[in-house]
Amino acid sequence: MSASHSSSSSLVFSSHNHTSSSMVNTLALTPDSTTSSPTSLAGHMPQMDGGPYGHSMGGHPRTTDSRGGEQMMGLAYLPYSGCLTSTTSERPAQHGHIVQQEFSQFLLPPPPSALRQPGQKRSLSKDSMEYRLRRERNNIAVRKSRDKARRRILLTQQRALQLEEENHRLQLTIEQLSHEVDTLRHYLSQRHLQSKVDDLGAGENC
Amino acid sequence: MSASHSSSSSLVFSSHNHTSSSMVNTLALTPDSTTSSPTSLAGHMPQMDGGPYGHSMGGHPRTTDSRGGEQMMGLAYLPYSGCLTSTTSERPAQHGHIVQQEFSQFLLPPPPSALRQPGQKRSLSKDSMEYRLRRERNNIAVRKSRDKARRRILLTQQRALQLEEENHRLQLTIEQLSHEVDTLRHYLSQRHLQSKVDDLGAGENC
DNA sequence: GTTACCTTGCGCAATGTTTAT
DNA sequence: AATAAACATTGCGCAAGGTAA
Repeated sequence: MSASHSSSSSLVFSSHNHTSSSMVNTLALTPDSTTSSPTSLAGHMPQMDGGPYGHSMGGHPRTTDSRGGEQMMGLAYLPYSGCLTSTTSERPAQHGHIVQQEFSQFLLPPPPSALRQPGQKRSLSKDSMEYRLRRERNNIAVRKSRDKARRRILLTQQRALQLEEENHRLQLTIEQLSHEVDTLRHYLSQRHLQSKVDDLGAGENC
Repeated sequence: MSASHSSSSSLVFSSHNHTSSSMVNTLALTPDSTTSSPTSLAGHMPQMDGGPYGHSMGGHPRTTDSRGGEQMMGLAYLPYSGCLTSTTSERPAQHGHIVQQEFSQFLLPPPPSALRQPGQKRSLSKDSMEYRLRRERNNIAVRKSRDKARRRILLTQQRALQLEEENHRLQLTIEQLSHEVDTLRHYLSQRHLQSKVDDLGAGENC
């Protein structure tokens, strides 16, 4: 639960810069400590949980823009808060989040011709509108993706808990049934003996 | 084992400072064991140079980040070794490892306000060594924390799968037992009738 | 080849928690 | 009990893949 994030980073158009180096590190995750379990599914879980995950059902979730994906609960990635018509319309800053960039006006109608001028195709200067647009879109995508991941994780946890509970119930049921079987068996064996005794008695009697 | 290789460089206040540009971290550290994975690595550097000055914001000259890519498999979030001189009374760095940071710019007499003066402890200029140290330590902590989180998630997923399996097994067991109970009951009822018949027969007989 | 979106690891900064002093 | 330093978490944006249309 963090709180307002009044980051001072400001970031008004490029400041951040931070030069992150990006050295891609390769997901290490040693088997080492903790659970020596098989871990066979290390990489990705093919299915598991499924949850909100696509798998389509008919079509690709994506279809240009997708966006129709999950829309339950409050999702707040979207740069605009509602009325997109007017110029400014930044995301409502869910948590303070002062960042607000004022290039917002560019977000909506991307004049095709304006983007990327003929001369500089592959440069993508950080000052370019194109760059800013890409960044902003990616930021939205990132927020969305993480939200999804969070939900998925939560779901998995809940599922695990549920399963644990059910497991417990099943165990109890099994105990009960086992006990019942024992009782019946015992009873039956008694009956069996009784019958024999009866038979014997009958034979003797007559 | 593990961990060992690599020099214990630690904050090499590098002389070669590329302040302007490219840090390309030449893949030091062989990924060696485990996880082939991505291999993406380096090739591109986040062109930081374009920006420091050009960008409005008066921005701080964005100290280049640099950093060697540490992090090999397992847990190895540990960068510098301990000789961080002066300034802060840092703990003698328990673990020393790679990472060479180049704080070149700090060597120069930074902005007058950079060094925190007795009066204002809370400044922490981005150029200060103190700042850099804090950041680096935090980065390590972050990597560690995320690694932990990843492991936890994975574990939860595995647990859920296991539980699901076990659940299935239990269900089968229950079915079996139920069936058995039914059979026994049926058998018993037959026996019961038989007994009655026997009793009747016996009564009639004598 | 191009474009748009999705994922993922990273560093930053704010915030939380633990641990010494 | 009060503090400060150290470490842990978390949301965020960036950049580098990856994938599909």
